[in-house]
Amino acid sequence: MGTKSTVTIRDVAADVGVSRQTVSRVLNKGPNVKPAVRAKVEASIERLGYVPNISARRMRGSRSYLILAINDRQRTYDNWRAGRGNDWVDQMLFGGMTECEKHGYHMVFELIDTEPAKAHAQLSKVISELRPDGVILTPPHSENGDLADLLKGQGIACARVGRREGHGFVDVCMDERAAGEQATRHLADLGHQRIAYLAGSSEYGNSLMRLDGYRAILENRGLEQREEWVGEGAFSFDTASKVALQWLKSKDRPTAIIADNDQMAFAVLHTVERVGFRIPDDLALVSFEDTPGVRLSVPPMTAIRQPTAAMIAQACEGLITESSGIDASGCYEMPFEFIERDSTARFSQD
Amino acid sequence: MGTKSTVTIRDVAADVGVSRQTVSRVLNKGPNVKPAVRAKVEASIERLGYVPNISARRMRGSRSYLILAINDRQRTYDNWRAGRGNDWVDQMLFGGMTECEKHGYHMVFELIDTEPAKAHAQLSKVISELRPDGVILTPPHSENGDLADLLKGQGIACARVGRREGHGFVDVCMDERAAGEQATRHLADLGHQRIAYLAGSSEYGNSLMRLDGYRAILENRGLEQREEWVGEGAFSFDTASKVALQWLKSKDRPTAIIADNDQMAFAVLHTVERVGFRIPDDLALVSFEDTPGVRLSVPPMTAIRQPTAAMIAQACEGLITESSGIDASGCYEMPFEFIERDSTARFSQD
DNA sequence: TCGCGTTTTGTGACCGGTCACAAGAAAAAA
DNA sequence: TTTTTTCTTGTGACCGGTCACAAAACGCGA
Repeated sequence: MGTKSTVTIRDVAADVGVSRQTVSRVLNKGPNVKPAVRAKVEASIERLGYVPNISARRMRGSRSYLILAINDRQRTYDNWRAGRGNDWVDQMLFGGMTECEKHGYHMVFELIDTEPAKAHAQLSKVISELRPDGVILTPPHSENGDLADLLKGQGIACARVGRREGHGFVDVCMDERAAGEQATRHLADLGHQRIAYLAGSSEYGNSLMRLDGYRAILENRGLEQREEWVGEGAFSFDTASKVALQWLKSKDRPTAIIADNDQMAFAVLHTVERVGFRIPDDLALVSFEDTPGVRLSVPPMTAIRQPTAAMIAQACEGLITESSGIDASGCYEMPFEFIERDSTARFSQD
Repeated sequence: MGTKSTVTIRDVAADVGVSRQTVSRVLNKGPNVKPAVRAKVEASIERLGYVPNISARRMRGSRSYLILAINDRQRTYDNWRAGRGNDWVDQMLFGGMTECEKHGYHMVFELIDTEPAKAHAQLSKVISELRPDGVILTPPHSENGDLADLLKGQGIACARVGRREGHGFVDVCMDERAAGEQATRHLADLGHQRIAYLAGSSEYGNSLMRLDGYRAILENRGLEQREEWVGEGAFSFDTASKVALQWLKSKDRPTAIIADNDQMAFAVLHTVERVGFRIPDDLALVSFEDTPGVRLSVPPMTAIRQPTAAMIAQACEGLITESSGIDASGCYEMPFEFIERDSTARFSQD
């Protein structure tokens, strides 16, 4: 069907014998069009292979059919250089595109700097250039209030991943506390009595919520809580390795460890190997995130799986709804998955 | 600097006391503008915080400042669902955006179906909507000649990742044969005499080139070549596991294995564990790709690292060059890296 | 039948840039 | 000095849609 050149709305209008505006109304599912006319227009669109030009639509019109996905440059760089085993962008692409396609939207990925002043300037520039209907801010930018305000000031809908206020924004998150509980409960159910928690950072809200969940279960089951069994691993391999080594060498060592992210879980894995222990026999291990490497590790790890794709899909849906004039702000809590693999087993006394 | 509303080219023109067209010429670095005028316009742009509206530019103008990155839906889905440990998109984002930013371009990621007819229709639709300056086709779509022709027919520049013809297209690839040689040479240098090659698929050109490299080195070093030491793993975990198991149980078993992708390398890793051998003592292992999981495996794997980010950056550069009217077609071969980690060691006779 | 409200359709202007072409200014040639 | 050429600048139309508003067609009660 080699469409000769570009088919425009005027071609369709001429073909059917109606005005441009009528065709436009059909395209936008406007209300006041006779069913018979609508059908004829739709048939013509189909036959001529007409596709609306997104740029033209945005010129006079208000919608741009574009959603901006903002990623952190540093994190992307790190993933690129050091190979953190993060599949965040993959997840975004899958979750976001699937949703966007349904509504005729497209996703533009942008990288902006972590440093707040730079981030502000870069975001400001890109929204002027592209004028998207909505912007998704991912961590750490979702924590940056200035960026959200900038968008709000420009009348651009904004979704934040990993936040939970939801006042005027589309916030998507998961129930971190429940995830902390789930991981701990799983280990308690397996008979573990000495469960350690390798936290990320005490400045990171989500980290604290998980820790709350962990403590709640210990409390609830009457398990021993020791100050030194909550370590801070700074989300880093090296720091986590040190903490893990200390635990493993102590007498009365923990028989299970929950790691706040995969990076630290791998640190534990390597430390265990170094000390000559085996997982899950000598130590049970649960990780958060469930990025790809986790499933291929030896042994594959039991993990909380963050619903990244679902969160982004939800963010897109919210933004698209907002851009059609309906308020969709609020906090959307997406369900996580708990995936039991081979790094956890029933605790045996021997 | 709360820019009140939208600053347009007319505002700048009025501010400087010059016509729109002159401002436009400055923006596009057109030739015939007096230096003094140019400086004044540039100062005004800076002061007013003017940013050109990409959509408006594309309406009458010819350039869109948009590059489309086409990804395979199935592969993205698989990565999402099964967690293949692929960081392809991450790499694309990093490599592509870095290059695009330099030239004021943006990247739009799209997912299209693997099935050729669907892929054609979907690509056709998206280029009509977005009218990008260039499109990057990634595997498997880079192998689909119809898609490239469709783009060519519409006058849209096209870059293909993993192809090497370069006739009218910007093809980017790496030297697969040299990579195959490198991996094999490394093992030979370590004293291995029985080196097996776990190939992906004999229908995949790049796979064959690596295999050529492997054979060339064996030949060159006078090492034994056995038919059964070249296995076909279909790029899949399960198939590769079977092949690996057979090799490991055979007497005169290979002492080193080269796996055509990470997925299969992991299969070998798991099989070795199952059989009770150890890497690298009982078997040396080299993988291609070097996706993130590989660096965190126990032990971390020696691998050929595909220059994904560099290839995408090169693709972007080529497309942007083309869109400014200069022919940039041809085949660009990007250098790969060889990263020695702990899965390979000197062969010991005992 | 007429009048009035509602639904359906059409018209011209417009969004913010760039293109084609024309006109004015400056430099080179006669 | 005049003419020709080249450089610089400006003007109106235009890209392909949508908005605001006007006009026409329809429905229905009086």
